[in-house]
Amino acid sequence: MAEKVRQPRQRRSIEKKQKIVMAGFHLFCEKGYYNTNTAEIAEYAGVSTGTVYSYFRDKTDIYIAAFEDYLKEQTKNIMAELKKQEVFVLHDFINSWIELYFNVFGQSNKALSELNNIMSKETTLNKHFSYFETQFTEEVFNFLKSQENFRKLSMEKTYLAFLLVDALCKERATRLHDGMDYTILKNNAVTSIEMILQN
Amino acid sequence: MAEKVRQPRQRRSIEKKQKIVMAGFHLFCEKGYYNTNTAEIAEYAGVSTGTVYSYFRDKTDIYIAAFEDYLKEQTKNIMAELKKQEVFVLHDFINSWIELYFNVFGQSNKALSELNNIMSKETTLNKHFSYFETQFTEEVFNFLKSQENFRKLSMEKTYLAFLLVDALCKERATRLHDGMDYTILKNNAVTSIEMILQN
Amino acid sequence: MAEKVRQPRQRRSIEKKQKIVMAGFHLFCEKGYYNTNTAEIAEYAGVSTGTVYSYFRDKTDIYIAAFEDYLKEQTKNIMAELKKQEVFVLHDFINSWIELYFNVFGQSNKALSELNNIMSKETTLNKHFSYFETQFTEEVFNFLKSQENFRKLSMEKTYLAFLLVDALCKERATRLHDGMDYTILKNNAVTSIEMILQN
Amino acid sequence: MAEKVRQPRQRRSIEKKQKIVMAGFHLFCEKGYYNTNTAEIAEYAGVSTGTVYSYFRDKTDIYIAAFEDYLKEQTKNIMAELKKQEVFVLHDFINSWIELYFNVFGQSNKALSELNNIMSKETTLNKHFSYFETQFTEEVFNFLKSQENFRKLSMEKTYLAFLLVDALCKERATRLHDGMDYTILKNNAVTSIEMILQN
DNA sequence: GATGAATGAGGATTCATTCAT
DNA sequence: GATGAATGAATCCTCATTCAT
Repeated sequence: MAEKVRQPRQRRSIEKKQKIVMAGFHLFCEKGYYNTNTAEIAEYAGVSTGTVYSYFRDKTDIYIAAFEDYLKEQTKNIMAELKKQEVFVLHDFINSWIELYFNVFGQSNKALSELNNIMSKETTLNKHFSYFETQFTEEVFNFLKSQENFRKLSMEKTYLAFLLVDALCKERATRLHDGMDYTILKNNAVTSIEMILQN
Repeated sequence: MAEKVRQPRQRRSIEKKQKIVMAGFHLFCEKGYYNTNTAEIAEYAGVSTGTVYSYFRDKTDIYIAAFEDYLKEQTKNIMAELKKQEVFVLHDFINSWIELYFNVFGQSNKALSELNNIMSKETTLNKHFSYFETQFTEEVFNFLKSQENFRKLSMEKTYLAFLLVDALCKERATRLHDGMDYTILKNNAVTSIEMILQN
Repeated sequence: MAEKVRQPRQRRSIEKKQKIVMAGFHLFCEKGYYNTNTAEIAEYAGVSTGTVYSYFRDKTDIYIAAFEDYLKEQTKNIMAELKKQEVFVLHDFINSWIELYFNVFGQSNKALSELNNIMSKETTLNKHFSYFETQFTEEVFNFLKSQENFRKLSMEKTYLAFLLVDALCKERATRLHDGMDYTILKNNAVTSIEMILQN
Repeated sequence: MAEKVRQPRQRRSIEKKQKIVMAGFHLFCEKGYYNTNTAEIAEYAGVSTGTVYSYFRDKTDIYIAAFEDYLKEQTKNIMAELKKQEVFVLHDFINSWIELYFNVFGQSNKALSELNNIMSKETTLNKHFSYFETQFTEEVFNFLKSQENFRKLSMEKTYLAFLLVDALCKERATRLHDGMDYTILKNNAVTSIEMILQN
């Protein structure tokens, strides 16, 4: 059977697809998947609903594309920034990591967790997205390995660090746990991550 | 204005309301809020759709009730179990914590995160649910404080431990990060939590 | 087939039925037939919904009873009041008529016109209700005939007078026709009715 | 916020909207607002339910449009016809008025009175519709003023004439008051209106 | 290629009526 | 006789998707 969804090859087409993806990303983050309709996405992207369906099979497809592209790009950006630091100091590295991660995922965290819900049945898709986390963890792992004094570092330990950074950013972005001081929490988290990565 | 939603006082009514809550919980966990309709909930609970609406204002109301009840009860259960251990050994405590937490929240994790999405606009409700986490953390905190050698323990450190346990269980329940060995991950997590709680 | 609807013979029963009728009348007038539900009627009458259905076949039945009883009683009251005047003066008679009619029907006018809509298909019921108007007109007709100087009066003329009174009260109760002075309108109406009845 | 309801600009769209309005008008007149559902309107108009909702916000919106359009157009038609008479004779004018008014409003009278019920809470809308009556009265008033011998004519008197015409047509269309001869009624009405307008 | 009007299945919610207690 | 919980048909409205222009 022929592929119904167009593969844009021309510049104009690619730009149009990109606009739709960005509109989707923006609206999904702001209002969630189920509270965003295709008409809104089309309008926000400045195209017709019909056009949306010539680039994407269905609504879910936009969702996937939105976060796939986003994740790829943002991961790249974060790593690039992290590697910029001239002299490696673990403490600073972790702080930068947290800061960069928050800037990128702070706003889209809800949408990302919703993504998990939507995709929960589709193991394939699930892997597809968890892949980003593995990838990111792996990049951090490789980078740290290239530094001195991380002989005993494992993927699992790096992943624990990743989990703490992730949870910390979620906390910062969304939850107000009464009686929890974010600054103290962060400082404790940094110390903990240091311990985890170095032991 | 009079309260339209029935407040069940008789045993039969309470059981019926309970049935609806459980049906909602089961289906919301399995298929998510938006993929579960009221007819299904009613059918699963063995009542009519009309009956559902005599106990709950609307679909969201069922959702809230499902998780509110569930969270209250399960938190109680976990703490009761954790306190059973005759001699306190941190390592064992953490392991039990993880195990119990997973048994309880492993299956409902997706639904709980969806809950956050649905409620994200409603700051009041949000607090209401994040309250459970604070509460749970506080109970663990108080329990540990009552043991020896936890002089320097703070709520924030306890919360970091909670975050790791929570993330670990999410990982175990839902994600398959390639190249990540869960056993190693867990062992590292336990060690990390030990360090966090004791330093 | 046996009659399902109970015919109340005992005082308690009759009072209960009366309460329901009055509750219905009150609510139908205030909110209209379709915006009033049986639960509200039952609550307002201080009985259970089940009880409502042991006195009335269905909701429409309450509606009919409410207005049938009401019309009968009110017509009687108005005529009784109108006949009280010691010396007959047409001008005063018309003014009293308008005043009494307004006091009685001002509040229920909307509900009465809705009644017409609901009953529109049922010619029998329709006659049943239009009968009240004929009845009322006839009573006024007979009363005026019993006075001097109304030799040429006909039912039709009396009915025109009735129509003007009715329309005038509707105007007073519900409509705000901009630029229409009610006092002038009323004075003109009284003069017109005088002309109609005397010529 | 963007307007969700489509404003039809093209001929096809306008025709479609018109079809829906007419379907609504027809059904509302025949069965009343609450006994007509959106599916029926859509079917009668030969469109889908979705289409109905792309032209109208909700069911009430159709109702308003149906009668608003209808009233505007019909009022215009009646006045146009009334002004056609070459030589002005009051008696003939009144007879034409009654005849034209009946032809137009005879069938929709029930629906129009229901409209009043539905709108009764919304003072704004109410004014909107009573406006038509004021408007119509005013047009008749201005027309008569432009003729000779109506020096003392006032809006209020014209409105009384309007009320009689309106009530007469209602009577003719819907009610069967036993013992009331419509021809006599009409003749009396015409005479009465003549008296009202000329004195 | 693009458009956006049209579709219609699907879903939340209401409420007249029944019937077991 | 009375109750009021339970029923489930009925209805309004939304929105992902299609397709004629």
